[in-house]
Amino acid sequence: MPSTARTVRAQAPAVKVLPEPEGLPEPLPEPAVGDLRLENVLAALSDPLRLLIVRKLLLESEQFDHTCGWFGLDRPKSSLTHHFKALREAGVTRQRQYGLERRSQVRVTDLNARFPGLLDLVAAWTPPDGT
Amino acid sequence: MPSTARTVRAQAPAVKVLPEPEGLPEPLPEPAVGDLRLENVLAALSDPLRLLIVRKLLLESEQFDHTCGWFGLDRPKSSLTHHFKALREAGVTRQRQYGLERRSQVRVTDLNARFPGLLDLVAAWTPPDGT
DNA sequence: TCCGCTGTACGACTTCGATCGTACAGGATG
DNA sequence: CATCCTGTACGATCGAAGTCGTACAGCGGA
Repeated sequence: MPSTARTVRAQAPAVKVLPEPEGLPEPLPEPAVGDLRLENVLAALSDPLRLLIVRKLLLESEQFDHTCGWFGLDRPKSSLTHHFKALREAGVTRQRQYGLERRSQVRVTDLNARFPGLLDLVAAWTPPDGT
Repeated sequence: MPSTARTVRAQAPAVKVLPEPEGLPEPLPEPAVGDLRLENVLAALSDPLRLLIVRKLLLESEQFDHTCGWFGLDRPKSSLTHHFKALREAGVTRQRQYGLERRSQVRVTDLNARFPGLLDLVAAWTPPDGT
């Protein structure tokens, strides 16, 4: 499946560095920057699994978006969909529909603008044990 | 009720400034600094009422501890006790038993050491409406 | 001493969210 | 076209947490 990621990457040209090269699918419904609420963001980040997801996105590739399979989490797929939706609805991540798959990226700019320092805490976080 | 708050202040001499003048009651059971977990702290802070409590403590008097009546929240007393306990068990606040009342203060030093910047976000937070 | 006031303890109710099983969509491969 | 595989949609279940009513503890004032 990492090979798949590479394949799809080819489909979305490597030109993309975040300046939104116009060819991207529309993001799924998400709160606007001004509508981000600290309590919602904190609630979304209060789950260890979601904390792990966001941290991995931040540390290993904040520049690109990824499918939920990329994370290598051993949970049922339906559980993962649930958590990714929770993150998006809280405004932590942005999701785009690439064909039949849905990729996520952290809304770094928006979050740093509204809650400076918060993502640093997430990046510094360490999982409870060998999750 | 605000008058009551003034009364209680008089009861606890203004000498106390935080350097722990030895005469303080032992804090109620709380997690040690090293045991503070980001996910627990975020969960505790994901509730608007608790966010309001912590913010009020930070902005209006981080030097003193306060009884739950001091906050002027129009909720049943049992609800307030519940939230104060949640904050303490997550490690956000420290509670001491003064006779029959239980006063709270934010663990500013501990939180800044473990999660720098987090309390700034709480202090900058604004309630949803006229709570 | 009796009454009132403030705050905690306990327990019940209810809502929300985490978890997962199953069914379905749709490209990839042969 | 049939099959496989990845990922989403939907719905059920279960446990945790928010909410609150009531009872109780104990100081202060008349």
